[in-house]
Amino acid sequence: MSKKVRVRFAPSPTGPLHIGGVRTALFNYLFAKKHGGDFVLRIEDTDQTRYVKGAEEYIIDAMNWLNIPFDEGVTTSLRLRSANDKIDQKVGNFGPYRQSERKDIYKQYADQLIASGNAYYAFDTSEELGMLRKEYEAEKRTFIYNWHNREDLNNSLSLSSEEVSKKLEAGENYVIRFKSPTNETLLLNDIIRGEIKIDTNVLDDKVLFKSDGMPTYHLANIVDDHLMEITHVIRGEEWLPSLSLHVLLYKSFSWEAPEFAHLPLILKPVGKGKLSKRDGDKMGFPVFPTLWKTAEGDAFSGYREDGYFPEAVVNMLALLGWNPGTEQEIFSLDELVEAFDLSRVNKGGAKFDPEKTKWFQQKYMQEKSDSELAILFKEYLNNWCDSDMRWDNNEERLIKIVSLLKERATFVSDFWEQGSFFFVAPESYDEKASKKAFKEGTSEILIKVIELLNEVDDFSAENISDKIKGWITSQEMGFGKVMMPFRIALVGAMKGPDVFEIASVLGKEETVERVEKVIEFLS
RNA sequence: GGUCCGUUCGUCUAGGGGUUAGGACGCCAGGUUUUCAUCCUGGUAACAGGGGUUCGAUUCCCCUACGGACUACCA
Repeated sequence: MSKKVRVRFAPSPTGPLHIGGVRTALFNYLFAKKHGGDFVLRIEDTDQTRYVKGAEEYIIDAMNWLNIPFDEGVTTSLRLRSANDKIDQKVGNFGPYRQSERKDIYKQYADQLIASGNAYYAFDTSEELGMLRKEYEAEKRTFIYNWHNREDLNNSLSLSSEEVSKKLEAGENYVIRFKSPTNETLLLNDIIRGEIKIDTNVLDDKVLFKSDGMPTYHLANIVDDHLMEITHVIRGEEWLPSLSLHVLLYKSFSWEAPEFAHLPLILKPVGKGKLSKRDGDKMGFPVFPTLWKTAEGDAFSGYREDGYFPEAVVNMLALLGWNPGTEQEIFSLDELVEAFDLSRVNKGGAKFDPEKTKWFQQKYMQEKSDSELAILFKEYLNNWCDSDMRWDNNEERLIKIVSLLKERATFVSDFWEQGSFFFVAPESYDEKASKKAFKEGTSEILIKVIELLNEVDDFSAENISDKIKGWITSQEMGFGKVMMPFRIALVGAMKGPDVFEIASVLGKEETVERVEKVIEFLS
């Protein structure tokens, strides 16, 4: 029997998760669930200097909003479990899940590597190395800390063992570097990219253990993935150059390496380079799932705040760099799980398209039920509109309004943009439309309309329609002559749903009032 | 600079030795709706370039160009 699939999402809490990170998490989740495996959240906070307060909570909150649940993850001091209990914690034998809390684990593995001759102490300071790099650069040479110069540098390979012991005893700062092998050709395998050949002579001796007592990403990552029994590492393409180091590390420990899949990058919509938060600012679309406030007080609104549904965001992200091989584009999370296959992930980076995202959102908007939308709209009204506009506690009426507006809405906020006239009478009339609609005799026609409206008992759209259309037909005049001014009276412009539906929702009194206002305006 | 990864309509992509190179977004046009939007129908538009291999290459190989990532005691 093959091993149980276990994957992890391992962000570092240095800022908000952006959509590239969300996609990485999503693909991990889809892969895990497709294979009946576990999806683990591990926090990689080995760099104390880059730690950003709130970032960890942000990640969890964002994943909760997106409805992408973890099976395992950080557990202490966190409201991991939100009210809706999206994250089902299963504290296994693999915790803690925050690397800063695993500090003690890493040193012994670094020592093990030294003992086996796969790593060595290095005493060079950052300043010294910085100088060397500059010198090399001046000579147009590339500085690499590896076989070609390690014997000349300040480390346990060049120093005598007495000197090394002395330095260590004296408490001199040191790092532990990996001793990369020479004259080997590595054959690496990536699920998405296939075989990759690497000459070990071009590799550098990466720092595995820092002078502050913390491991670097490379060491911590390999140790944790091994200890947590991770079977598949699915991560961004930026890690591809580190793959050889990681594979070598597994080899040095005599551990079985997981399989690797490196995801293509998400690029800027226009121009060059990968997507950054600046792009969102500039082009007016979010790059973060939810609102992010910096310590300096800057705020970046997220997909949630901009009115996107999490399903739409997930669907859009799933199809960025992956496709099912069919022409289906709309997928629920479960359908994605069913269809997902790493071998169908693309190799090339994908430019992000905000327009397509809107299209997904619009599709999901049309799928929602009227009653569900009515609740969301009510929340919107309560949050954004003056208290005197909160008149509508009439659920049924709100549902009706939403049903009339839905097909022209992409966001919940559009219900207001497109239908504020349901709540407030128009204060002015669209100039262009008025010019077309208000002609000689319009007042007389509207006076007749009021008369007709008053004759309608049950003020349903159908009854109003029958009454007015019947009259128009009997007069043998153009529909527009009546309908256009009538619409402008109710809406203020030539837009919106069926006029009779609008009139019915407004009620007889309000409808008549608005028509009277036009008559007054015309006189 | 070095190493690695990539390149099909403007964008996301399907495809694969012989196809009218398919779909979606966007855009344009027509139709429905006496409004707007939706919806429907149609249109626009692509194999980066050059060499091979082959009867035949967009597909396989090589080179070039372009794009990207990495090149920290960051992840």
